[in-house]
Amino acid sequence: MSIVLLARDLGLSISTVSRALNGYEDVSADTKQRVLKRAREIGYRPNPGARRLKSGKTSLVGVILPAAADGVKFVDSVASSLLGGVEVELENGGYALIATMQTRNDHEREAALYENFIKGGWVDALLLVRTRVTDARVELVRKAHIPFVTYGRTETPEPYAWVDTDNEKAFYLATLRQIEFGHRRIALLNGPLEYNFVRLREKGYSRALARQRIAPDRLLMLNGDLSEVSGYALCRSLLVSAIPPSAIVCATDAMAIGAIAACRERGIEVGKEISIVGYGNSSASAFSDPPLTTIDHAVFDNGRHIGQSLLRLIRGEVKPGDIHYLEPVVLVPRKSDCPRR
Amino acid sequence: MSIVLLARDLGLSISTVSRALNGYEDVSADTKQRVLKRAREIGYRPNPGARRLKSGKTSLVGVILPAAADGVKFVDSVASSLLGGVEVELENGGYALIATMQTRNDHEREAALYENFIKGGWVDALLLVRTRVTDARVELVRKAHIPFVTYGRTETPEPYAWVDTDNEKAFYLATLRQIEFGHRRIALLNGPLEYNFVRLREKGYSRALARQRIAPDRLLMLNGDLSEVSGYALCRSLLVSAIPPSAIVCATDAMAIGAIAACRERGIEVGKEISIVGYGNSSASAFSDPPLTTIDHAVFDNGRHIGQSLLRLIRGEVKPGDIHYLEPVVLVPRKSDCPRR
DNA sequence: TAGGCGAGCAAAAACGTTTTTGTCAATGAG
DNA sequence: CTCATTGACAAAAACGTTTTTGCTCGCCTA
Repeated sequence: MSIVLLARDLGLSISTVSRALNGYEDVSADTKQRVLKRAREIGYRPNPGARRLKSGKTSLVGVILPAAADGVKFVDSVASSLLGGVEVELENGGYALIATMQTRNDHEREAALYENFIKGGWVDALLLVRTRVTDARVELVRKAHIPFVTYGRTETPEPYAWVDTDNEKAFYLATLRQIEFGHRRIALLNGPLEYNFVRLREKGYSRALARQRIAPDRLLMLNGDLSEVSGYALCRSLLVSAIPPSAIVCATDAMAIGAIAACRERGIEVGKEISIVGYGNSSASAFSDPPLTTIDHAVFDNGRHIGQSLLRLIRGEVKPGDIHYLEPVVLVPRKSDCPRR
Repeated sequence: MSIVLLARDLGLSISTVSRALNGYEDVSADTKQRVLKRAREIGYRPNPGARRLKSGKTSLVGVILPAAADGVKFVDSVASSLLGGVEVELENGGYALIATMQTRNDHEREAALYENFIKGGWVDALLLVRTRVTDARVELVRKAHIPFVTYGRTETPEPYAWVDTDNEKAFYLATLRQIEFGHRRIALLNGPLEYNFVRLREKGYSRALARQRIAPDRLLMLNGDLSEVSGYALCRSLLVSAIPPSAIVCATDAMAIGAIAACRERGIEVGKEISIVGYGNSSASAFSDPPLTTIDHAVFDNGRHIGQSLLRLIRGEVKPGDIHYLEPVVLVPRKSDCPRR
């Protein structure tokens, strides 16, 4: 009964206090001041439950994090930076981020989870991460008429708001670099094909090869789960093949570090005999042996973009179809890549 | 007006429907069945705002994540696994986790943030991570009479619920191992001293030295920020000193990887000429060169423990002082440590 | 047969806001 | 002088639940 106490204290009606607090025009500047001052003194905070019930607004943005590869991590390190950026912006708009984990990956349960999140009235807006090539979630959320932004694109004809890093460009650049080093047999250690960013990376890779008239070799395009273990295993299989590649482009720094370990195991010197490029510019990448040439993309800034977009969408300042932001990438050269022998 | 619709549809009163839905005893088994069935058919979901307003319960557990060392990451990788475990358990109890980031680290802002979280009625319970040696937060939250669990202990006379990994034991074991390898000058690359786990690690380290009657050397106990960069810098400073250590124990795998890089730079072979042990058993630790001997602690399980404890605390099944759980650790030997030359 | 009791349901208040619709006095126009 | 207008505030309804209290009926007991 907090606002009534405040009202009583001030000798005003509840409605006037409420309108003063919310900055309406039909309350005198004088009263407004007085109310604001007293509210601060008394430490008044509007009850979120009541506000929510009345106005239907939750002041919450939801995100459902897919379980990481090991089924254990709440967020992978990318989502980690991303959410940091989102949170920072949301905070300015009076919104908070509510994160839930998708513990299982089957699609029915996923739909139910989103359904519950939306229909249950838990959030005002949604953030979708790890978009798939065809992603049932965006249709689902679109139909619910709730604002949302995806991190990563997806193949749908309908307009929707997305923020993404330029995955294609990144792998185009990385592959081109390898080609310019004289490499012709360049492997791609990629992630699960269902994800859109994986397709885009493949596309960038292929486009670079095509540009230099190098016939793509399906046997050099491998898919794993983005982890060190997977990078290690995949690289190992490449090294024992009939004609091993002289260069590798990896979907994550973790994979690259796994790949480096595989090379070391077979006595192949990375950055001399084989050329490896990673992706992500993780903190570990600078300290591997050799230090990893990788691609930096500003995940945190992406998060900020998403946060801002979410806010503008919620406020109705902009249409979903007008929010498209592609974050540029930059290659950071270190020692793991080298000219062909 | 959802429950009234359901009530009307069933020809029952609102109260009966509500009581049926909530499993009260004074509604016949028959009616209960009928209500439950129809509710499912109709897709009825109680409005969380209304429920919250009336009952004062939010179905939300809050956690305020400290910004990581780089000021950018939403959660460090440890918190990441931890929250996964928490979430999994909470889900069973009908609770969700709401995560907010502490973007700045000054203490006034911190207090305000917690104050707002609690007094604002955003959550039913709180999870405190990264406990400090003396941590104003636990006093703050205790006074607010809201259930909470800390991950990591703190120095306070009052009883409170904590879950922790056995940091002291871990560093006792790691250090002892180095001693048994014949090392006498063993460095400790630790984190910021304000954190309780940092003190405990120091304590474990010191205890092992004391046990073998080795005089501790303050110059060998260094503090950084747990990152690769910091591990690199600290190790570098050790190596150029008058009498460099023959062994190093690191507070994180990341630091250890940085330390390895520093050794490599100076042509010192890790696992032959110098013995290094990490902590955390991160996915990268198995793929460094040499593979890192490290300490595994089940962070995810800790998270599950926390989740369960939170639920029991909320339900009032247990007193805060009765929740103390110390997760054991296990050393996983790899190649980065070695006998003294 | 009267009174008490329990089982099963209903009425109504309450939670703390926001918002719609008044009310009332002072002001200005005609 | 009258009447409409406006500026500043108040009353009251509404949001969708939960919970306390009340009611009715049939049954058992004395």
